[in-house]
Amino acid sequence: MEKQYSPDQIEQKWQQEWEQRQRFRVVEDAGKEKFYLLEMFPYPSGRIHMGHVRNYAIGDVVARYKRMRGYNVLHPMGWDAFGMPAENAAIEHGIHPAKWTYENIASMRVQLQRLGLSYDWQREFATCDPEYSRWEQLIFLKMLEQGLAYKKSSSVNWCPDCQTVLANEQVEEGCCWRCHNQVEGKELEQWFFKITDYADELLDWTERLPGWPERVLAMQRNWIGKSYGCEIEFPVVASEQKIKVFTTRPDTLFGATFMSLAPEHPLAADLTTAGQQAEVQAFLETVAKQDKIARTSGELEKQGVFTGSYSINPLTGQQIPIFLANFVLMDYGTGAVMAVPAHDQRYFEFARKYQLPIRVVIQPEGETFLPETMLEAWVGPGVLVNSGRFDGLANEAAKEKIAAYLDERNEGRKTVNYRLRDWGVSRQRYWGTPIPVIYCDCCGAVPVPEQDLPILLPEDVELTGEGGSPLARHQQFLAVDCPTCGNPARRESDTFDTFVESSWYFARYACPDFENGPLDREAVNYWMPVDQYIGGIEHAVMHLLYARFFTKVLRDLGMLDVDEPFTNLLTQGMVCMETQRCPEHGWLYPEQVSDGKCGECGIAVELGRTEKMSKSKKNVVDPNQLIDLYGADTARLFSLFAAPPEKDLEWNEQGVEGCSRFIGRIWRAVSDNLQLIENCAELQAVEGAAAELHRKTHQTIKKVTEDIDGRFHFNTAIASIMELVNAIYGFKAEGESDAPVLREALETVVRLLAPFVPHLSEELWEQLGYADGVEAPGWPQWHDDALKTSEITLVVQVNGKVRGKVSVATEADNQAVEAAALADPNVQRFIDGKQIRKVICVPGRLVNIVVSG
RNA sequence: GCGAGAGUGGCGGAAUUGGUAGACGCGCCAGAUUUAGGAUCUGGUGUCUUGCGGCGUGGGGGUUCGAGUCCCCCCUCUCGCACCA
Repeated sequence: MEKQYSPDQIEQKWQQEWEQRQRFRVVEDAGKEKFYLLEMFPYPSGRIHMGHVRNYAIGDVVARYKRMRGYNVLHPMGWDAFGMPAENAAIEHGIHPAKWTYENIASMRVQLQRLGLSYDWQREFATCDPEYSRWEQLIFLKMLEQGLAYKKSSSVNWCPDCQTVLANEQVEEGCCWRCHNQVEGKELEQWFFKITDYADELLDWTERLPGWPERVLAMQRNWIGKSYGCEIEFPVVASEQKIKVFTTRPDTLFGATFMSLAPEHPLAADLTTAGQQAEVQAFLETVAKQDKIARTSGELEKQGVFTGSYSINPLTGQQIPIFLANFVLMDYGTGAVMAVPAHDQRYFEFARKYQLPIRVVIQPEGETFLPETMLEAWVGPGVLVNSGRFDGLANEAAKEKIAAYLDERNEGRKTVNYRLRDWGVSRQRYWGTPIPVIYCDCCGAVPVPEQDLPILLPEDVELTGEGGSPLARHQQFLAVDCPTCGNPARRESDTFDTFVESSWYFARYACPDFENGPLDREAVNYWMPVDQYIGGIEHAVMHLLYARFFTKVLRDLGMLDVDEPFTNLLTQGMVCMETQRCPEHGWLYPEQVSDGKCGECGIAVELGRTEKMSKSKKNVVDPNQLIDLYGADTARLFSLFAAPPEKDLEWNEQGVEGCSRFIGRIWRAVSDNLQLIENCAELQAVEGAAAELHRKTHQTIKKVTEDIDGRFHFNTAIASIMELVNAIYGFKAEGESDAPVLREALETVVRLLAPFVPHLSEELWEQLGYADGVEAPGWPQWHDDALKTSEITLVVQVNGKVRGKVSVATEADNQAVEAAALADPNVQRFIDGKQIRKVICVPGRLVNIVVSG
């Protein structure tokens, strides 16, 4: 056996071995319990980063562990391949998005394979593959049939220069992230998925996902934003019109002294009187300049304008002025709000600013609010006043009573409102899944017939980044005959939001080659749901909510049989690193710094704060270079050892060195002892130091098993293996009988490490004389017998402070333990001359002697 | 403002059920080996007194024989949501 550990050779050797033997290939097997482990698939940017290394290292530990435990483990990998970077590459470098994407996939696959991850590569696919698009388009057609996909006009962020819609995160301070021109609101016809139909179910299930982190569930609940309230109709004075408002506080209806509408409200123009025309117009222009982001930022000054019209408070009969207000949102509730200044801070401020009346209708016990002297709105509970027949009711009870009263008179009704909006999926992009619809002048929007799927993207496109979607200008693509009437018609040129692809890929992994539909129900029923999903917290809402929604849709379309896609979710923390900055040259890459000085000018660098690795701050480590230097096993080991998975991981070169040293230490432990243990006898009863090592070995198996299984505390699992290795170094084998114990300890280290550093484990396992691979004998099992000791050491406290330690027989009763504790010389010093009040014995732990005087 | 989480040595982090705080690793110190450095091996390393011992888990209070852990108040930080009617 080589004295020197050389990761390069070993890692290549075993990666080839795994591939040749198709070690990680799986098929459905009814006789075996399945385990579906999935990490969020990557966008093929071309280069993996440390976040990927961490994500996939964590996943691989679980996959390999479960496989060793005898599960039939599905562990697939693929590519979230549609998206803007491919189009940007096309615009900047003239390379076709498909070529760019598939080349990136090829090079990223090699990089992932270098990490030695146990994927079933047979199942790999990219979401831009025509076969994937085909089934996604079919799912859309089925949703269209069910009314779950529909078209409507909606306001979007529009860059007039780029002629395209921008996602909220692509708008920076009101300007386009690419051309830096002002973004506008624009009404566009867009396709939507009716996620709101599933709002209640999505919400209810957040209470039934115990395997998810509470904060992710909280974010989703918050996002769905269900609130109970009342819809109330306010008649407009001298008009047949009625304005519908939504409120969660029908109990304050008597306090509504004015009304405010969103500037976009459809009635806004009708309600504006001739005299207010100019003022309203000026206000609308001001609002138009405030983009969507700023409108909802909360920092915007509250502004409004009187329309000149009045409506009638249905309960007081009073005429109340109607305002337009910049902070009222058209897409929440009804776009109109009854304003109760006494009990809502926003309208309190608004009323003070525009000198509108304030009417107190809720009075808490022991206080008397007067509109003139109130400093802020009272939003707490209380008893109704100034509310006619409802006076004296507790406000919670009044909510019910007033709602019932309105319902009776047909002026309002109880409703439920959601913050969640339907999911707009249209994108004016080239590099996405074409939406399979045809527009005909006679027949309207006609679904593409199933047999014509997939609608493929035309390859001969010119991507310039200007003039809108290239598909909208591509005549051959657009020109099509109507499937219904045969007349010339036009193809839909929008493509899907890329979140659509990632909403069902996990199910497709169960049957990646299935040709008769999106999903092979039998295979999907075997593998789904995903038992453990692992990925970044940044997907807490969008991706995870859309995937849950899609799963329910697919269930209702009869394509699969589960309610939820992911039973357990692990959200791993970010990979962070210290930033370094030269006063002359700005941010510096770690390799540009030597001895704390800038490599360019020699000036001492300033150490910045530790933050998420990013190219802009140059605090990045390239996984490829890391593997070149230390090997994949070291890279994996450090990613797992430096922090528990949910926490942020601070990258640290010296920590990597430490892991590399540990691997070298294991290597030497085996190579130095190989001769001694090569042909040793079976393990017999042992005593002394050998018994201790034997016990330590079994303690470690127990600890590592418990740390990995369910707890995902890989850092402590590794720490305990390090302890066992330290014990091996401290063990001096004497004579024949010690060799089997040493062998057991070394074999255990190698087997326990298999999920973490698989190449090293495989190599050492082979060196130890086994031919079938380190996973073959399964996960090591500890023996309870081996954990037992004849004596244990107990801590003796006097008044809660440690004053001594005593050794007692394991089975000693409390009396014996107490006697031993009291006999300890140091303990006696502290109890001498004092009265013993109480002695507490905690079996196996400690003795506490309580004294006084 | 609302919601979630965190605060422990010089650093990353342990302490799973209220029971020896600081496992393991990094760094640092010493010794062995070596011509030297590196690598390796061994030992030490919270802090104050360097005796016994005192203090110590963001701060203050409480429950308990015993609190990093439970309860109350406060401070700081991170993340998410936020004019949501």
